[in-house]
Amino acid sequence: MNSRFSLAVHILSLLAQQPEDRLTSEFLAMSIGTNAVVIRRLMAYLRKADLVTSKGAAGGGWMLARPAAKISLAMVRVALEEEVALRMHKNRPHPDCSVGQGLNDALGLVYGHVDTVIDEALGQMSVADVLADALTKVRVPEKTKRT
Amino acid sequence: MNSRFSLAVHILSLLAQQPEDRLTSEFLAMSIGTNAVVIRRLMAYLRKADLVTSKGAAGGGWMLARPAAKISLAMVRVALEEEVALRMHKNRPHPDCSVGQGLNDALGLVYGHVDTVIDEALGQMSVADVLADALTKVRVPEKTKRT
DNA sequence: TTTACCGTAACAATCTTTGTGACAAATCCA
DNA sequence: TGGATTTGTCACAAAGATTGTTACGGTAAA
Repeated sequence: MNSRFSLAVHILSLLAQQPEDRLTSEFLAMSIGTNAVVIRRLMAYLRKADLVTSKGAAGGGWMLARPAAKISLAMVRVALEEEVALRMHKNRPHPDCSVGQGLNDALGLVYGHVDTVIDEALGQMSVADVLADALTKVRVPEKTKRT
Repeated sequence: MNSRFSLAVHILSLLAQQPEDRLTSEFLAMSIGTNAVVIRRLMAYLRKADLVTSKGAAGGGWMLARPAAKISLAMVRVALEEEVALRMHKNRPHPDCSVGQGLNDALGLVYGHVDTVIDEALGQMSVADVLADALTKVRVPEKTKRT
C-alpha cells in the first residue's frame, strides 16, 4: 500500500489555499517534508487528469486547473490509477483445486463492487471540503499549549 | 498492499467445501500454491477472530468454526486487522504549514468513513456466497477449450 | 543568455510482504 | 510410553514496492 493519495490531497489543499499563485515543487516538498522529485512524480498523474497545471520556467510552478470545490476525492483516486482497494493473490492454484479455478472471477466481482462503493463515498467530498475541515482543526500555538 | 484478504477467502472457501474434514496447512498450501507457514501465519488471525479452529496432531488441521453462510467477508477483513483502505503519509509537515497541521485529522475522518462503507459492502457477502459463485465459474476442461 | 522552473531517467535506500527452514509443543494412536 | 503427525512461532532470506536523491535536459520569462 502506498500513501500517494494522502500526499496528493495534501498538495491539492495547499494549492487550494492559494488559488492565485503558482507554487513550486520545491516549496511543496518543503511544506510536506519530502523531495521535489517525489512531488513532480505524483503531480504527473494529477496533471494527466486535468486537476492541476504546471509551468516550467521562472515564476512557474503548480496551480489547480479548476476550483477546489470541483475536485472530488474520487477524481483524485482515479487520477492516481489506484482503483483497487483489495488485491488478488497471484499464486497459481493447484490444477486439481476446483475452487481455485473460479475463485478469482468471483473475487473480481466482489472487488469491483468494493471499488465502486469507495468511489461513491469519495465522490461526495471535495478538496475544498477537506481544506475547510483541516483549517478548523489547526492545532493551538505552542504558547497556549503548555500545562 | 498485500493479498492476505484474497488468500483468506480462498482458504475459507476450501474449508467450506469440506465442512466435515480437517484440512492441513500443508494441503491448503499445496492447493493454493504457497508455503504452509504462510497459511499458518494467516490462519492465526482467523482463529483469533473465531472463524476457524485448529488441531495440532495426527489427523489434525483446520475447520470452519461456524457455517460458511455465517462468515461475512467483512468479518474476514476485520479479522485480518486491515481496516485501512487508504494510508496516511507520514512525512512531518513543515511547522509553518497551517494546512499540514489539521490535514491528518481531516483525512482521518475521510478514511474512517471509507472503511465503514467498505465494511458495509463486504458485510453483505458470505464465504458461502463466494464459494457458490466460484463453483459456477469453474473453467471448462482443457479438452473442450481448444479452437 | 541567464535564471528559475519542470520532466524524467537512473539508481540507492527503505519498507513491506512473502517464502523457507528449524524446532518446540500438542495430540493421537499403537 | 514412544513415535508420527501437525500446529505455533521464531528467525532470516528473497522478492517486490515505494520513496528519496542525484543528475541532466528542456522551456519560458526577464
